[in-house]
Amino acid sequence: MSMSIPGEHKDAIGATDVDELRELVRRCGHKDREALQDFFERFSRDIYNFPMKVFHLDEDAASDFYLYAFERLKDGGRFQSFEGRSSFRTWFYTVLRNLVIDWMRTVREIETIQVTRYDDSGNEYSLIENTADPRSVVSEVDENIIQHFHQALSTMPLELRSVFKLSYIFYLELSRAELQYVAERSGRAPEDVLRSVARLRHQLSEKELKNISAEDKITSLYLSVIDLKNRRDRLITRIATTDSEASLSADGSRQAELEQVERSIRKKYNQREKLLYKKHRGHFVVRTPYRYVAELLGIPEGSVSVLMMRANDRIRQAHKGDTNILR
DNA sequence: TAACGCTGAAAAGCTTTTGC
DNA sequence: GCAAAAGCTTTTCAGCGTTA
Repeated sequence: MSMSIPGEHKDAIGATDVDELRELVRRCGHKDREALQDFFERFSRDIYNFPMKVFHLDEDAASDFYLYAFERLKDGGRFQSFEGRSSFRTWFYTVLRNLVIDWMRTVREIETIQVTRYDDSGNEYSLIENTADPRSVVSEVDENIIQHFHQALSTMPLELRSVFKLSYIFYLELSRAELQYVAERSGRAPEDVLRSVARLRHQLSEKELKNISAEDKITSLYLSVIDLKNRRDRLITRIATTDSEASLSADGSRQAELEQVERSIRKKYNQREKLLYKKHRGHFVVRTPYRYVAELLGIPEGSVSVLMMRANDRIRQAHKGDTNILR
């Protein structure tokens, strides 16, 4: 399969028929070489432009990313994740966003970690291709936490379990017994409770969208800071190597530009720190306000607070060290 | 110069604590 | 378990600076 040059197609996503696109993606998912070639011919410009438009990277970085994305997409595996529930544009930009993040991580590893390593048997291997993806290690830890969490939840009294699940109803499902309990407690029919839960989830999804947007902002700020630091280093080098009389006058404006870049770095760094602090505090978790839980159960908000404290205690005991399992 | 984004103060809303 | 008070967090909005 040959690789086309970015720039041959403009705005391919918007200009292509939806059904035709779905068929093309489906064929790519089945590793159809012709379809993959067609896909890259159509979307090469989108792939190339994406890191510049969204992450404000320069053209050199965009070229490097394009090669990386080509290597990652050419086997067709990623195309199988497109289920057609969202628009092609949404799916494609999500894939590209994740690839940019993967690529940035890879670039950092290349810069900071020895490239060649040896396994337990003494065999040499390449760091990027053969080591476990750090996220898969994290996933194993997450699996473990989730197991403890569900175990703790299943041993809780029905009342605690129901309050806890309603508080995190965006992520959790009520069992038949819990639904029955909520219905009896509030004096409503189970179907009525289910409708309220559906409405609540819809409201909470707005919050989730804001959370996703904030997560994206963290990544975007991080990449902007890297970009600005590179720019700062280039300016410092230029100022340091200035020696002629004519260049000395330009030095003043470079110094002013350098100060401006330094200010921008501090500003973006502080913004990112604030968002990370919020994330660390669990503000990116979609929790049902106690007011709604109290309304659903027909109990005071204070009681919801007390029950939630008890539920959290039980979960903390089940998995010592985790102050909030969903954080 | 308009649009956008950030900041800080005030108001509103939410959660926790306390006393019964 | 409840209600009220206290404390904390979030939202709103005006003013200001930055950017395209």
